[in-house]
Amino acid sequence: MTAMISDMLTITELARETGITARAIRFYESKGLLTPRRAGTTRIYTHREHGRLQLILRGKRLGFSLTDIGEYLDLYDADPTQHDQILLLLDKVNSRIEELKSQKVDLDDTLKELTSVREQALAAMQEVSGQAAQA
Amino acid sequence: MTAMISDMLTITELARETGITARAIRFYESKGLLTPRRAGTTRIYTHREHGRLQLILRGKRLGFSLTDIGEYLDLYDADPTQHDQILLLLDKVNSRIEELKSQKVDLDDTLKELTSVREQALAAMQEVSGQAAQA
DNA sequence: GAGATCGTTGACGTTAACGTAAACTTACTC
DNA sequence: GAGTAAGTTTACGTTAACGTCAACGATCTC
Repeated sequence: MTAMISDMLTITELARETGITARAIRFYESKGLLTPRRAGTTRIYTHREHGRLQLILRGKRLGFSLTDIGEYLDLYDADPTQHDQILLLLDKVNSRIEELKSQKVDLDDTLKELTSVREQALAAMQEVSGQAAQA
Repeated sequence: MTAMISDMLTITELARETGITARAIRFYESKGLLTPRRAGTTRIYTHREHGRLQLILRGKRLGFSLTDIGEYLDLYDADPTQHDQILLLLDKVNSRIEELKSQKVDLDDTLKELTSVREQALAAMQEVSGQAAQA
């Protein structure tokens, strides 16, 4: 099955490009995170879905649940002409920014500690043997 | 049950201080992440376990599995006098540092995007109404 | 000394996030 | 037109990370 327009992908192609399984992609759709068009019964993925999937995967790498990620994706689709919608959007965005900021603190702390552990290990290497160890 | 030495906590006290349930604490122990001493059959938590638990919770906030966190905790306990141990330790520390660094990239990207979404929402607010919106 | 309050150990239940297998169309190929 | 390759749905299985419940022992309290 060759793509007629370069932008259109089948599910296995999308799976290969993103490094996840077709099953996972269908699962994300069942959770409402993806809404591909159909050619008959076959799912068609375009640039939009591909980008969305990247956001989903990044959200997962950051440790968010699929439910969280769903709300996160909604932030991009919110109607910016509705006054109330914007207020709700701002609220969600702000709280998620706070989440990420505190996560960043955790991350920096952990990085510092691990760097310290590494330095101590390197120092111990120097003491035990005369050989130089490369990090 | 009052603590004789200020450093010693019972499981419910530790649970209260950390904001998780006693069940979760026992579960972490069953996974080998905690090894409290016993007063008869009752678990006794000291400063060491308390610190370990904090590391566990931080690992969870960063999206790591308990298995990952277990390996992470081992980094602190590795025997620094054994040459081979140190090499193994360095290897683990380095790979985990790489993990965290790429996670940091994800995090920064997401923060930037959300900030942009927020600015657009604020701009839309300005357009729709004459009122000023505060972030 | 009967109850209430922690603590314990099983054991089973639950939710999230898929994996895996079965049974079936559709499309191409030889 | 029989095979096969890629897609589909439906359904049950699995793992991680606990929650929940039952049954029990030790302590304190009135």
